[in-house]
Amino acid sequence: MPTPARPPGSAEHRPLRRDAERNRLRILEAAGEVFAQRGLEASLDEIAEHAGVGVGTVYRRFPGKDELVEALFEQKIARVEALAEQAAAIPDGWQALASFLESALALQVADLGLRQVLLSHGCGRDRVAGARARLAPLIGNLVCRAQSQGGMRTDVELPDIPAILLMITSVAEYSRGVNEDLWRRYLALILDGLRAGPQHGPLPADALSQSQLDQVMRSWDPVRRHPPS
Amino acid sequence: MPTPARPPGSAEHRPLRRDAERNRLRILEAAGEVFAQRGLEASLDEIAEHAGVGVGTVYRRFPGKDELVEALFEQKIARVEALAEQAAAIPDGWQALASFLESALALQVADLGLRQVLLSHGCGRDRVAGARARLAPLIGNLVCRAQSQGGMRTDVELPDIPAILLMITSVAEYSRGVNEDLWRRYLALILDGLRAGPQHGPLPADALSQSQLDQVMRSWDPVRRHPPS
DNA sequence: TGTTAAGTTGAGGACGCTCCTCCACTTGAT
DNA sequence: ATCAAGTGGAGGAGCGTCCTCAACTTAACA
Repeated sequence: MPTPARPPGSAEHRPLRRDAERNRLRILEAAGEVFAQRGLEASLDEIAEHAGVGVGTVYRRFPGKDELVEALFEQKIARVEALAEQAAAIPDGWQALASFLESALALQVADLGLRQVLLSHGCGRDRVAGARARLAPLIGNLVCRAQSQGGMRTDVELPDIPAILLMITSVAEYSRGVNEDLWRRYLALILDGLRAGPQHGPLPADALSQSQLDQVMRSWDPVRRHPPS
Repeated sequence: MPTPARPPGSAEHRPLRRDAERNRLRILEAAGEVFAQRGLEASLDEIAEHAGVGVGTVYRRFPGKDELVEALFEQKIARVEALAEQAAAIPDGWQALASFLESALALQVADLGLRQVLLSHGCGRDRVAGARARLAPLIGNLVCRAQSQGGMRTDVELPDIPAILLMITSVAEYSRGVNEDLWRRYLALILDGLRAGPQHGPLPADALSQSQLDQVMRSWDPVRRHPPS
């Protein structure tokens, strides 16, 4: 029997050969860099080249782009979660939210793929979706606290946050390579608009409901901009 | 002499045959609709089909996409100019700027192509660029007046306006087909941030300079998102 | 009405891109 | 030394765009 018996229910694979493991890591690292710079529309061929590895090797290790995305971005979203938790420790609710937005945006601005993964349902199906689902209530808490402590106007809602992230990352993408900090300017502007203040009129349109947000994220495909068909 | 003599220096072509002229108009109309819905990345084949005309006919009438874009969008930008002029007639400077932003955005939100043409240098080279150049000082006046009359914070500048348009049109594109008015919510938010007010901190990053804005617009290609190469 | 230049059509070639497979070759583990 | 595991990368399949061209149709004018 060439392959010795494994414990039957065990999900573990036999460990990879050492060179194979080394390549697996190279691919993950390269994918991280390429997805960050070019977004999720990068082809696996591109990642292979950047990793100094043949395309075949990439496909042997990862059945498709989704698996690669899952493997990479679950932890990246976890890093955003960590930022939300750190922010939760700040006593002033407004400060906490503002600081979360800034740090989360700094990550997304440096990583086009992270932005796409957070704003659409397109790519990583299960684990990434789970990570996103864990993140949402953390942000919800930050919003509630900022409002109940009086620092933030009360007519904004949790689903406004993705929209704000989208707007700011859009400027960042627009001004890439010319002024890397420009987005901070518009974050400050929007934060000034979010501040509790007497002179604010009522907002003229409803925020997205949760199900509308789902729908939008499902149909938003930053990769190929064809209509939902 | 089959073709009767024309005035020698005349740049005018002989008038098109009646069916040809009809088709030319059909093509322009179709292009308007397709560019509005799908953006400038729509192919001429797509426009031909939408016009109910063979591809060849489109290519006979318009050497390339650029000519079509020029023919269409010069007048569309002129319509935005008209909005700026109407706004200039409003006595209150803040009201004037706010009303211009809202009406200009309403056009851009309904027309993906207009948005792209206003925010990039990619497609229509000459006439469109001219129209854009005519528009800029009109907006500059609105901004100056809003500030000098005290309605608007003084640390924003003319080049912030394109960035704001970009942000808002990005949300609008994101939420297309789900909540057509959502962008108004974020316009209101940003306008609240632009209002003159004592509690605003200084903005943490410089606006783009004119030449930086040029550079950004030149390299932003909403059509094919390949890096500037 | 006949003649003819202007106009139209849409299949299809050239090109470029991505996904992914396959098999001759190399390498690590035993 | 053996050989299963791993590798590379040319290349096929598929798609989408741009654009041409030769056969056909039609408006204009005598």
